[in-house]
This record gives sequence, structure tokens and C-alpha cells, in this order.
Amino acid sequence: MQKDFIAELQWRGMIHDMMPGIEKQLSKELTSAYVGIDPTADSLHIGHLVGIMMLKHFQDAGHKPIVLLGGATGMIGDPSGKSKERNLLDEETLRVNEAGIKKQVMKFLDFDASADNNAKLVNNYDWMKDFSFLGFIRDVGKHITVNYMMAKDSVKKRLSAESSEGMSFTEFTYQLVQGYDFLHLYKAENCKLQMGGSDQWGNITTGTEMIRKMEQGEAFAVTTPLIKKSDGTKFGKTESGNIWLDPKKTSPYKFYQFWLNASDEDMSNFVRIFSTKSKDEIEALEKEHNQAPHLRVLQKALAEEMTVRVHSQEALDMALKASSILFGKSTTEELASIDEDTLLSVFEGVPQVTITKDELAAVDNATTFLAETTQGIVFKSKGEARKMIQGGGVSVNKNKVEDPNAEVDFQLLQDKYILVQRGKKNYYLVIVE
RNA sequence: GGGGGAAUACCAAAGCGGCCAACUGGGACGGACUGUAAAUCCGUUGUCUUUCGACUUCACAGGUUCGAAUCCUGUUUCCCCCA
Repeated sequence: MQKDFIAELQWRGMIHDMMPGIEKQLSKELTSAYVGIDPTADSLHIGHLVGIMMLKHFQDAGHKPIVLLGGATGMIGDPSGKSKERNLLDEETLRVNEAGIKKQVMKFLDFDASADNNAKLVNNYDWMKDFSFLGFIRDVGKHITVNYMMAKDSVKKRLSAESSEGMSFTEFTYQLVQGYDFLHLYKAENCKLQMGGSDQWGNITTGTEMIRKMEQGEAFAVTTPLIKKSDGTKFGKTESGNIWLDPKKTSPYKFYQFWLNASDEDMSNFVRIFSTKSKDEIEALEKEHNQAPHLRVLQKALAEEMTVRVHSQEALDMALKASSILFGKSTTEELASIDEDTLLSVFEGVPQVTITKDELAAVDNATTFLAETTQGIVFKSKGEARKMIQGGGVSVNKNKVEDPNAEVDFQLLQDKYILVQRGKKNYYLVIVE
């Protein structure tokens, strides 16, 4: 149809492994494919985006993407994952999470019912919840041998001598439950392809095996490499935790910053995986980037694209403004020109303290102000404050405090705020009332 | 059971009677440089304190001494060697 899906993924470096014959299948007819996501939270984080992007390209190639929420499988836990069983989610939480995730997925995939390749979101809890144990072992279990199941790496690892903990029967059964999802979708949606991270290969092939044995059908698997960062740390995490798509969990500003701060080495991977830009556009950007790496053209382009898609143009504008205040060479004047709403949203989450005008008036010098008047949020003691000022590490309203004994004569931003900065990255907002 | 050794700040590791709040390295935090990077260089790093200084630290409890992280006694923990 429009694009060659496999070729598209290939140049983007998103194919780790695939089953032969998939290309022929895709060129033959409109095909459905699914990616599974554990609904363990009411928001996706950027680690989930790899799977979502696969579906996005799949839909762009004219095929039908299905997002499968693992309401049932997520209750069990994949033995290959963190080798730890998950907590069971109750149904109410599950539905809340489902709604939150669907809202986010809609920003990537087209759910418009009038298109014949419109995206669909399903939850395996809906077909697994009424499945009886006897029904499952009779209809599904008997088609797959334990020998077959034991041969999977995820299982072997847990049975080997090095493994410190045993594997429960529930975990062992996981691949059957996941495999059954594929079978179910094959029958219900004519879904012939499952995609996922390379660690899912074994689980996916259990599904294709079931389809082959029970339906005499042919189904396929495509996996992507797990994202690695050049410094070896885990993708999608920062010191402050996961990068979520939900603006309440990760502000658009932080979201933008995450992409902007990606290292040069990682960028060529990231941009291919997460950007919808064409090959020509990306290669042109890379060329531009390599000519002037310090401008970080690639990081900016991807950060902008991602922020607009996940949040909005307004959110991006705000993030840009916040970034220029925090990291640019902005002056007290610029700071003062920012309206109250913007100021507060930029410094949302920053430690704050409220003092009175009288307290401010009573302050004798900068050291006292930073240690005592502000109730210790900036510095715990005057000695500490003094040392840091002498080391040149303190700014108020973007002006460096030069002398620990300087008199306090700060301009109030918007008539009520004082912005204190310790080092480059630690901000404190003092509210004067 | 017998013999030997070790315990020092966030970590590692010097110090073996006064010049020790304790060398040095790492880490952390600041500064300069830079691309909100890497590398490099500089500063701070027991607490409080404007300088001076004061106070609490070198496993724990006592002791010797004008003075102890350093010497003595006991206690605890760890390591090694021989049974």
C-alpha cells in the first residue's frame, strides 16, 4: 500500500528479528497487528513508545494497528522480565488505567472508525476473565507441550541452577496466556502479526504455534531491539524517575528537557525510532547536526516533535520559554517581564517558601536572608550560605550575589516573588506576602 | 580450641604522643570553560560561626599523660593462619 512497512522499520533500525514470509503477507492484504502493553499505571511512559511507534508506522503503511492492554497478563508477570511476579490489579484500577492509556495512544494512532485500517484498543482481561481454569487447560493447554514451554529462554533461565528463586506455576503459564491472546485476536480480528521487544520473541512464537496447531493458520512475529543508551543506563529514566506521557506525572517542560539532553551518540537511534520524519529529512538533520554539533539540531528537532505530539504546541512554547529562563542568559529584566502564570508554571515543583514583607524588611544581609529568613530551604546554616556565596554559587533573580554581607535590596518579581538560585540547576521561589 | 592482624569522615586509604578536624584518591556539591555535553582546571566537603574561634569526631568503655586517632586495660565486630 502506501509504504513498505518492513523496509521502513529496517532503515529505522527497529527490527531485531522477524519471521519469514511477513513481507508477502503484508503486500497481499490489509493486515492487523498488535502490540501488548501492561496497564500497570494510568499513563504510558516513553519506554512504551517504541511499540506504539511500530504500530504508527504499521498504520501509515495502510495496515490496522491493535493495542492490546494486558489486563490479564499484567496480573501475572512475564518470567523473563524482572523475574518477579506482579501485584494483581483490581478491575476498577484496570479500567482507570485503560482509559488513561487510550487517551494517550490516540495521539499517535488514528482511531477514526470510518477508515478501514482504524486503530483499535482491546483488553485481554475482557476475554480472559470468564475463562474457566478447566476450560483453559482443556482447550488451550493440551495443544502445547511442556517440553515446548521449557525450551524457552525465559523459562530455562528460571529453572537453571544459577537462578536464586523458583518460578511459580502462574509464571510458567504466562506464555500460554499471552499466546492465547494472539490466538484470540487471530480469530476475532483476523490479526496475523504480533510485535514487541526482542525479549518477547519466545512468548510471541508460542502464540504463532497455537495458531498453527489449533487453526492451521499462519501468523507472524516482528521484534525490535531493546533500546540501549551509549552510557549503558536504562532508557527513559532520569534521576527523578520515569518519563511519563501524563503531564501531571512529568511536566511538558521536563519531557522536553529529556529529549533535549539526550547524548549525541544516542540521537541517531532515537530520532529514527521516535520521529515520524522521513529518511531524507532525518539524514539532512543529521548532516546539519554533524556540522555544528553544539547547536544540537537533532535534539531540538526531536524534542519539539515529541512535545507537540504528546502534549501540544502551547506546551512546547511554555517549555521553550521555561528553558530559556532556566538555562539561557536571561537577565533580571527578562525575568521581571514574565507574567505570573508563566512564572509559577516554570517554577512548579521547585521548593518554595512564603515570608512576610516585614520579615523581608528586617533582614540585615544576604547570608541571613538565604539561611534564616527563608527558613532553611536554600541553606541550613549561615556558614553554609556564606561559603557558597564566596564560591560564587548563589544568584538572586539571575544576579550573582557577590558579597555575603551585601544588603538585601531585591526587586520583587510581579511584586511578590524572589527567585533564588543555588548553582546552575537548583531554584527556590520565595513568595513575599 | 590455639596463634596473628585489623577497626579512621559518604567510600577507599594515610597518620602511630603535641605542628590533626586529620595527607591523598574517589564520590558529592559549587566555580571557570562548554553545547543545559564530555574532557580539563579551580574551590568546598564534621557542626556552628563575619575574621578570631567554639564545640563534637578516628569501633565501644575506661585509664596513663600538661596533652591521645596515636600508649595501656577491658569489650564488640571483622579478617587470616594452625587444629
